[in-house]
Amino acid sequence: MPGHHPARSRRTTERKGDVRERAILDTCEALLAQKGYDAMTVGDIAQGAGITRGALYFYYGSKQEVVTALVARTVEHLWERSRATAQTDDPRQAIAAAMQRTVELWNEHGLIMRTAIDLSLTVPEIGELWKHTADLFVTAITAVLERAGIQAGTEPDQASAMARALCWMIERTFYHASQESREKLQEASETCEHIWLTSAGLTI
Amino acid sequence: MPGHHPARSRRTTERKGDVRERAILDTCEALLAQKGYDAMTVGDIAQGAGITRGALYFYYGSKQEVVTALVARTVEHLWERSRATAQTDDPRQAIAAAMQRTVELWNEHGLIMRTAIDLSLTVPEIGELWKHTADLFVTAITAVLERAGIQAGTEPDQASAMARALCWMIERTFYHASQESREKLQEASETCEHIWLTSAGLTI
DNA sequence: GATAAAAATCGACACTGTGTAGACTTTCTG
DNA sequence: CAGAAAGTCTACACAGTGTCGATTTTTATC
Repeated sequence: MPGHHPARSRRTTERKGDVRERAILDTCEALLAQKGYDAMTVGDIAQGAGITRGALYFYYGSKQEVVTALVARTVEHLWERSRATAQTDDPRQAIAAAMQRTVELWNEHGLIMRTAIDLSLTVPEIGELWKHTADLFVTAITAVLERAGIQAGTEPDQASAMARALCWMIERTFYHASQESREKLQEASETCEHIWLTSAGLTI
Repeated sequence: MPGHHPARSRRTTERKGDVRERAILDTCEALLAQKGYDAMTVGDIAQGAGITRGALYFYYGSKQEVVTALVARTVEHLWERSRATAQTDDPRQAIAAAMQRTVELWNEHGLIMRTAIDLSLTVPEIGELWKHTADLFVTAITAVLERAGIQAGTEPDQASAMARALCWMIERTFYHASQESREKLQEASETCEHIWLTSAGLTI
């Protein structure tokens, strides 16, 4: 978290280490795409970032910490975008907008989102990050369902529980589709939107 | 795959190795529950099965192979049960029956099913097994949707695509719920059932 | 029930990847 | 420009994996 002193930070010199840190995360992301988490070794990351393993351990305590930082970086991006979403009163529009945004997120960050999901079990910190992200979605979906007339509450046929199930549906469907192609992602989005609409009682 | 010779296998002596093989898989399952995949070492499994690492490698070539065999054993169980399910003409009944069966499967085999899902990425063989299992579900859901009057086809609002999304919804929802408790699993089931029903146009 | 082939087991070894330690060099800062 | 902080490196100790050849146990057969 840089930039602590709001006053007195004329240009914030940008340490050499900050550049390296970014290089490490960038390399990690590239390797994740190339060979996947398991095959990727700490040595690989260091080499890609132009340093030795020893030096890398100055920045991060382990491979898991590197990936956690990478996920955190991406996930913060998601949260920002989530906050900056325009609110609509018409549920149909809200749903369409949300799905559109979701497609964009998965197009841009699919790799990291899949990685986060995969490692949620293994790496508790990543699990927390993703859980928080999912909660944002669930909250948003719940709000839309309620505005569409679904009764609020946590019973199986009430908004909260339904939102959770719909969230998992979207997560998993996009997870798989994003491994295939942009077209599949678009199709997946339309299917999810359709199910969301009918669940909200907004049959066409 | 034992029992090749339908004729001439009076009692099928049951080699010592068959017992060991089972012991290995049983131990593996127990350890998976205790410490999880990553923390579980080949040495642990061997020790639990009462042999040394060296001996274990006589049976399985790697930790992944052991777990793959374990998943295969469980998944075959699922397929069997899947085949043995009574067919109903009433979609509502079919959905209720399917969800009931799914709850039972996750209650009994949740650990292994979660493991299979987690390792689908990493271990191609497990990925195949799980993909096949999911396909069975998708096919079944598709059939029910069509019988309920949803148009057949792969377009986003047609039976096949919807079935896939619903399948992922159920998978993910049960995945999470089965980590919590039987009660959560039951609630999750009811939520999924409700969404499935409305998606099929069977509003109450 | 003796015996030879097949099945099963073991301990030791080589290898790969991880994480740590201490010495050394570069970069800041007053 | 001197001392501190930040960054880097090489070497090492350690965990776990998978392989090999020697050895023992089981099993089938006469």
